[in-house]
Amino acid sequence: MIDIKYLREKPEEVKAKIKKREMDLDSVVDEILTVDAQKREQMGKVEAMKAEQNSASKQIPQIKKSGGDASEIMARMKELVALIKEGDAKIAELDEKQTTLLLSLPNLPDDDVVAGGKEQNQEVRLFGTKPEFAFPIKNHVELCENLGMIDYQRGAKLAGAGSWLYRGWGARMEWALLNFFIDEHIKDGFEFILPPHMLGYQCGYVAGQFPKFTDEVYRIENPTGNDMRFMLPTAETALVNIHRDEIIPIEELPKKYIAYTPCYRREAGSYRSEERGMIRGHQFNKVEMVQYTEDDKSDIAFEELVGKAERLVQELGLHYRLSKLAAGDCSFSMARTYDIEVWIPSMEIYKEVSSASNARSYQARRGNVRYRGEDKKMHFAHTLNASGLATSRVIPAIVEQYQNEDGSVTVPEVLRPYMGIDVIKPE
RNA sequence: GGAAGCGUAUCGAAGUGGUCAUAACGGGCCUGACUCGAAAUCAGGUAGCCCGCAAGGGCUCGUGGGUUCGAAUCCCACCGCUUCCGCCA
Repeated sequence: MIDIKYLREKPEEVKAKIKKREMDLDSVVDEILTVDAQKREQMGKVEAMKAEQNSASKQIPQIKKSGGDASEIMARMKELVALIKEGDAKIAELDEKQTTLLLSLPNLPDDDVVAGGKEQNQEVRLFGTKPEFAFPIKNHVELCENLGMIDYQRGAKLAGAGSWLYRGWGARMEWALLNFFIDEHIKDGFEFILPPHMLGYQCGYVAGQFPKFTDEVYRIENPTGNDMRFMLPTAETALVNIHRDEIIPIEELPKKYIAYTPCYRREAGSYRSEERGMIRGHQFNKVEMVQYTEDDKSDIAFEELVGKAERLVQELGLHYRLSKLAAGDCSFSMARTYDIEVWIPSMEIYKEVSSASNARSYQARRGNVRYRGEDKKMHFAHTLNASGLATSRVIPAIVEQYQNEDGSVTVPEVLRPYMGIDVIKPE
């Protein structure tokens, strides 16, 4: 949620920033301003009546105590009650309208984020080089099936298209990656969290998934109640809600969390056919990092998160590209996003394994996460998140980049202590 | 799943229909005094949000409704927590 005060003061700036995302929401901004003015006018009227009501209500017991007749003032009170009720209803209606409109606005991109869509993304740096192979390469689906690492057929049997089974060395590698990531993060002083996977509506609201992107998550309906839960699409949704409605003591900032969870996504309408194997599925494992920071220190945290995610990919020895996303390609809730994209040889394409973003105060406003600053005033915290990392994209990259002519896959050095083997060979 | 109880500031807790909700009382924390310093003691201070240029005003006793001129207080629903019983990884 963007700051209504900022929108009120600089509506043209808000409009221009949203345009960088290739969205034209001028009419929404204008409507917010209209509703805002109406609401404030109405509030002025109603609050004056409430003031009268309050003072009258104090007079009644005094009059009664001194034996006087309070019937006249009580009649006026009755009148006021009706008027106030009516006025309050109007305010509530305007407020709801305004909130709905405000929620439909995306976060404003940072000034240095370029305008435009995906095609305007900028490469920040490359790590390593594209591996060269002196033999015809296999894609990760073929490699994983041959090595008995992934069972796509039975995954689909169990849960439909977009689901797979890790087995044998596949399961071992998956587990090794997760442990490797978690160990690295713990070394860096992040607190390890295992959150619930079924979350309440409010979590999705704060993270920015709801009300706009309700279709992208799996909802859980309780047959005997009307409470809605949903399967988290990323651990960020949980982590960003830990301090909802809290005032975090400033000395505890920055808060650094990591969580491991599977991520559950409907991927409705995705072009699955182009993305074979485990590139896009309904469930994938990810270790997620989240930081809460003071509002003038989130840039430092952002650099830290990007650096950490990069380091993991580097330690795995994978060729990747770091991209700074253009405004239109940043997530709805984010002011800036950098993607780490790993090279998938068979697709000849870089695929995202980590996305690091700074939401600034956008999520904290929705979740009312604050701290008292050095200036003794209340500030909204900043929230940032980065994957560290998503394994379902890492395994294809590993097996493809580390494949050998005989169909075996060399295990990246950092994973060997976790797996206890150097090369995964066909049976 | 059954039964009972509870939800008031930073914490504990009083208030059970009005005229002490910034809110009794106690603890914590901050400032000052005393002290070489500390402890103890004493004095003072310790919400957030919204409207308004300001003066000032409004809102918040878990949440939402209702009764009433007036609700922390009475009624209803919901949410959360605790305890006991049952079931259980």
